[in-house]
Amino acid sequence: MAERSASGSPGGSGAAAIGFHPLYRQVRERLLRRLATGAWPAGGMLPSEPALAAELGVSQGTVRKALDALTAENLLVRRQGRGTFVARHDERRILFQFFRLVADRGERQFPESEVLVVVRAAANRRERARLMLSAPARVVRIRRLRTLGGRACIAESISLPEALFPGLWQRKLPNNLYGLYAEEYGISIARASERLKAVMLPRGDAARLGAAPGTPALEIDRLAIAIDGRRVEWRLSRCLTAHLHYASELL
Amino acid sequence: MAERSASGSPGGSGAAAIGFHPLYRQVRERLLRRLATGAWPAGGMLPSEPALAAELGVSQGTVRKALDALTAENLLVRRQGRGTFVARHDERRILFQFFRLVADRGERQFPESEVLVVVRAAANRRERARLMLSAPARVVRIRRLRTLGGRACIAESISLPEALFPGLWQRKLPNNLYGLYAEEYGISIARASERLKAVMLPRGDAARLGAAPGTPALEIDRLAIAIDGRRVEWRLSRCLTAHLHYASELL
DNA sequence: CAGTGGTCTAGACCACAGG
DNA sequence: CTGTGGTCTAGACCACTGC
Repeated sequence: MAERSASGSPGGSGAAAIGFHPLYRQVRERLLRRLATGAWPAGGMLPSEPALAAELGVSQGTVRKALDALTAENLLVRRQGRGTFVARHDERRILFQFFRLVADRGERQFPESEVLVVVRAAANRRERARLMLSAPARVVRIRRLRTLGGRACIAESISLPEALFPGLWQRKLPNNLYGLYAEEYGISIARASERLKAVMLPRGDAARLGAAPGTPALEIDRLAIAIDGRRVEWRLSRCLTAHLHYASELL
Repeated sequence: MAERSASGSPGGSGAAAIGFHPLYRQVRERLLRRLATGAWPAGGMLPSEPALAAELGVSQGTVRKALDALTAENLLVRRQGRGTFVARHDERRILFQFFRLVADRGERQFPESEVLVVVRAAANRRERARLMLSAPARVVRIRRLRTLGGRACIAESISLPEALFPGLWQRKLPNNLYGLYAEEYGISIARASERLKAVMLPRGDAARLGAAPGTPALEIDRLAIAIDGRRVEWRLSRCLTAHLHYASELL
């Protein structure tokens, strides 16, 4: 990086014009782009800090700041004495980053899943809005029933843009879908935003969960965003919270 | 800090025995202790980085790492060109750190509050468990009704250890309680953990909120923790989510 | 042992705020 | 203009891992 691509040059020459992008931010973005294109395999090891520094023409400290930022975003994992690795969507990560339902008494635990149906269809209005799809787009819909500690407690409906996941509809679906997206389609979910409401359990879900219709249920509306910012998955879950709760830490 | 208080001494002498505590961590803890004892007033400015470094006998870079850590924990606020300040519990901070209910359409907004009753009583079993109180402890209980965009949508019950808040029960209570705790009792809420469930709205809350009993409500059970780790407040809120949702970002 | 990330230091210069 | 935090560099040494 002998030439600063734009603006910002503490310790160097050049002049800042508008908006200051520090060097470590530029390094972060370069590494992020490489990550998004799958330059390193999931779980693979990145070059060492001195190697990256030499390659990018930047000091090791600057590389470190960029790597630390990506680590804070859960995209990398650093282990002293071992190296820096591409974060994987294993159950441990999912459990801590994406799954917030916990049994009232007992350990944090990953749920089992039973796929009920998989269909392809034209995206409806709500799917188009949530996934930012244009009118003629098609989606894959998955219905699942999820079990925690032997109790069926989550009825889940998942919508995916079919264009991003060709052939998904005829696959055998694993319990951990984010792992599948990463391994088979090169799509890495980086973050998600959820909206929670309390609703009356609709008839269909009530039957599936073996509960009375009208039982209060926690409705979780989740939009999952890929590492490159694309909206990848919309998920609507209805949860019986008699023996569960949704844990949220306000730090 | 000519003498390292214990263990860990990269770049120095001494030997690590068990458990390594880096220098910047020790600095963080010293500053944290000073913060907890109110050495600097809320909103006040800390000494500059070079000043702190000289005082603690540590390099500026090490002080910086400690200050950055405390900033990441929302205990400090740093502003380039101005200085480093003790974070205040103003409505802006509360809104972003502690209040997650958002109108489905419309801006993020701080709710209005109407205090219904304030009573003193012996802590019941649930309060003792949540607040870690021993059997004869007493609490102050507050009941509030909260309004968002003109709609009453939250019925709230708050329990506080009376020992921590003498005379609170006869005070006029502001909308922003955390600000009161900090200003009047020197107790700074640093973080909170919430457990969410979907429940049927009980008769009492239903009447207060003008809703039918049995309406589904989002129940938020929040425990607030002070900067020194004490459990300070237990809050149980029941929310009508017809036009609201609880927003949760999974980063 | 060699290689990795983690800590600490010292110094230079930049961006920003306010007098 | 001065003082603040923010960035960048270079180099030394420490802690951890695995051969």
